[in-house]
Amino acid sequence: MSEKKTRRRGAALEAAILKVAWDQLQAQGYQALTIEGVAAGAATTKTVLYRRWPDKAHLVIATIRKFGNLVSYQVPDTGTFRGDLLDLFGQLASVLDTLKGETFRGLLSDRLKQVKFDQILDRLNNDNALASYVQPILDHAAARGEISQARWPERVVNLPGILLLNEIFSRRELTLAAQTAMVDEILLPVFSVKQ
Amino acid sequence: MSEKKTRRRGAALEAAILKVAWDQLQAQGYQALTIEGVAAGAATTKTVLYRRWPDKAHLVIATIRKFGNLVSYQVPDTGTFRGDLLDLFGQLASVLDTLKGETFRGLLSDRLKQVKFDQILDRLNNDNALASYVQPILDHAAARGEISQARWPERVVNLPGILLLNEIFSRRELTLAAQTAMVDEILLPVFSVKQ
DNA sequence: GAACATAAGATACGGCCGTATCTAATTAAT
DNA sequence: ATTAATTAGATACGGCCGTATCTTATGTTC
Repeated sequence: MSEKKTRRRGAALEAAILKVAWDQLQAQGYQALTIEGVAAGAATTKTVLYRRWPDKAHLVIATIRKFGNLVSYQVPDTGTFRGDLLDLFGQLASVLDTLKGETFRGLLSDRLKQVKFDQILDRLNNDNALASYVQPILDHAAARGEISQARWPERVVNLPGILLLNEIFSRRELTLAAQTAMVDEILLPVFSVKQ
Repeated sequence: MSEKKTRRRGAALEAAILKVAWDQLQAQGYQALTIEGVAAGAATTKTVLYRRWPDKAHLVIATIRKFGNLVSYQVPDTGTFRGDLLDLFGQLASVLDTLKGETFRGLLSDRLKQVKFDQILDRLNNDNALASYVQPILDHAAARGEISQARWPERVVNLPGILLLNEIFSRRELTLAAQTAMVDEILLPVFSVKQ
């Protein structure tokens, strides 16, 4: 048996760590994943991890960014406002399927602890991610005349995201029935769309 | 100086612990409060605390139940649906003022971690607490003819609670402007109330 | 290729968690 | 009153966190 002599550095080391983190995330879920466990799995030490990520939440975010299929959002264009909203939720549901529901909840729970002075920052970063998905849909609907205007208050634009979060928390999944209910019972009325 | 010889038991001991927990919660906030710290402050050991509460979240809940003014909800009766909704949010805001915003967020964050099989249970307990506040308001509004019916889908009835949570998380507080916006921009449209 | 800078890796620390085990005090039962 | 059942209190453990310190390997630079 040969002793390892090469010492990984930089990007190569980081990639190896993230791979282990992703595997453990899939195998054990968010709660059970520990910094020390990932370090051990990657045959390094937690010192190395703490040099890169401040805590578990950030490590997992980096892992998901690398291995999750999160970046493939396509602006829906079904021809109707309702169809576009359903398509938006459908795409989000398929993303969440690649993660386990527990991962998303655990991650968000961890992050909630830290929202203090980064509130505004957090608001701008996270929420606008989803708001930026919603805005084009509103633009199209307004152009078609389905809704009265394209610009809506921040809370209204963020509403799909809020409903989504609630769904994940309380039900752990995002069923088709739930998607339809959210669109028909809440979103369409808020935008004053007659059904 | 006299050594303490009496050993507190049962309710007396529990009351002493909760008092210390409440003081530390006010002084340090949720994050900084620790089981060991409360035990030390109450001149006992964490074994005693763990016999009573499974974790920090439950200890704090018990503390708030005892010292917070949470139980004084009065069903609003302002004469209008809009007025009742605003009154509901107003009452909630005053409750949250007795807690620090951080306490509520920290507590909820901790609880989110544990929602697994107790999801349904959790749903019934927590959400229905707020839904039970909302339902009388809907009954009154329907009786006055302001809304078309008193029975609405679960998601709709829970919507005020969801909006409230989002407000606490993203803004740390519940301003009057936010309350008005939630009512006028979201809730009234959802219930199809013309403005 | 020698000297320097950088980053990995090893180790140890104090803090808190949650559990287990043992003792000693208090209360209740006979 | 003596005995039995509870429950408080003390102590110790392994686990993980996040930080600090030190050594050692790998580069980069001249």
